Amino acid sequence: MTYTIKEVSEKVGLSIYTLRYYDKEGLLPFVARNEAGYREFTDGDLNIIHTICCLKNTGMKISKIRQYIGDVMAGPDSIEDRQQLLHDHREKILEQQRILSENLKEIDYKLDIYDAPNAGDIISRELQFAEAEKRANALVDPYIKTLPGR
Amino acid sequence: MTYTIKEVSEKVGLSIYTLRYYDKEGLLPFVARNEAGYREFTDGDLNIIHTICCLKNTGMKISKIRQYIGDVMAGPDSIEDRQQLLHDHREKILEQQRILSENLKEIDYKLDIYDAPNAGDIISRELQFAEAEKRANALVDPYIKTLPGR
DNA sequence: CTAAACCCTAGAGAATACTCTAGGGCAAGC
DNA sequence: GCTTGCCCTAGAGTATTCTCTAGGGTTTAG
Repeated sequence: MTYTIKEVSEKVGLSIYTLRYYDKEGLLPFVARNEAGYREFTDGDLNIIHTICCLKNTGMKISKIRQYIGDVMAGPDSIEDRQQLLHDHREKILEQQRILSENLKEIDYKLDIYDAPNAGDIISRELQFAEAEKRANALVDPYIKTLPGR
Repeated sequence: MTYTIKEVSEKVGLSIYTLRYYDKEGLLPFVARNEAGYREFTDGDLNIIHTICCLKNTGMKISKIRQYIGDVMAGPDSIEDRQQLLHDHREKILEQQRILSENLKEIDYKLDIYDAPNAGDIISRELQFAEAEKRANALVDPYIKTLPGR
């Protein structure tokens, strides 16, 4: 049982274009071709592609994924290299998680203000501070003036 | 008290190039200029730039950040728009977090294998499976053969 | 046998976010 | 006044990851 590129595209959620691009970039050296030159994907191939997606989804660059796949193709001799590569990548994921949750906190802080019942007052005050600071430094006030409704 | 672009660069961790690029892209309309055309950053400006970094660090595109900044410049009338924008972005961050931890699980699963004392055996068996599958489908075996050491 | 639906490659194009260069002005210390 | 180190703009160049087009074979259903 093998799959066509279209079937794989639907299974893994990558466009046919992307799959061919990945192949061109050396990410799919394990995919065999039939007599007509068509790619034939096995279930084992799908497993590796799944791993490629994991690495991609966590921000690994194509060139690094190619390196990992190269290791996989090389067989058991490359286990240490793969181990190292994945451990390093794991650290990068943890770092990404740290950055995301840290920045999320700040965004939540801003949302608390916007969601407050007196958001208008708070924001108006902030704006007045900013304008006062510009004036204090003899700078142009860049904020948009709305005419007072009468 | 105002800051030069170099000082801001050091404070916020963006290169001078990037700051100028952001200005060109409309992310810093609040930064005033002195008589010579030099940018003069206030502390309030630094606060907004900090927010820009939060949005950028969590994957927001420049064009979207520009929209948010446009709202900020418009004053309190735009609070609902900012609220909406940040709430939507918040959801995207949660989604990113979900994707990261899901994929991290899979990578940890692979690392468990590579870190196991019998990793060599497991990997060899996987490889044999993959090769058998290729043979079963009358496909070329793409895996690298190492000569048996004698 | 023919049309529709696939498959292929090579290479151009696009989107995003920088990064740098060229050419020139300004400011501070000696 | 001159050098050094900043500052400016405009625009070219780079890196990455797709995405699509052109041109051409293959497969399948009727």
